[in-house]
Amino acid sequence: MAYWLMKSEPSTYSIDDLAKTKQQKGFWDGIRNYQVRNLIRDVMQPGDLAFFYHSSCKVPGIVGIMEITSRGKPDETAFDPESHYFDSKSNPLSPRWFGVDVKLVEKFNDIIPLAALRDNNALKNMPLLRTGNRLSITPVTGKEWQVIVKAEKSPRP
DNA sequence: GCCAACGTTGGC
DNA sequence: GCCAACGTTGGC
Repeated sequence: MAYWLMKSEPSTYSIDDLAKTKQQKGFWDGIRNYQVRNLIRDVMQPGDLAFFYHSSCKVPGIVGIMEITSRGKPDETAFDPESHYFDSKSNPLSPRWFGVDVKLVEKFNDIIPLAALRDNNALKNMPLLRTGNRLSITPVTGKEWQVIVKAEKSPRP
């Protein structure tokens, strides 16, 4: 079982959007980067856990935990000319883009801001913190996962 | 295959 | 709004 960090702009899709769905389930779509596509299609497994990260917003940071509940499946937004994510080079017979089913496990009471992650020496190797990192899904080590979960549980100023 | 131009991401 | 850092595109 693996750990991940998955970014989303809250103005597009936030943890509250996921939380308010009926069974707190959703499909993580819109991935249009080959490296991330390969992770989704070939590496992610049901049962993996992922941090939900809000990017491009006032306070970027980790806002909760999701479980991956499916293997990679074709991203049907790529087939829809009306969709912002439409890609004419993808089609149902040969899908180019994939997504996964996700389920909300926990929404944190407080965001763990990016700045707090940067301040934590135990997290300094996270790809998320590397300058120029543009991958919307990155792996998280077991140790990093524990450190972050522990940080969420302990009281903060 | 090279590489310049362009587009996107995302923090600040 | 700025800008760094990348990814993608397309001419050659």
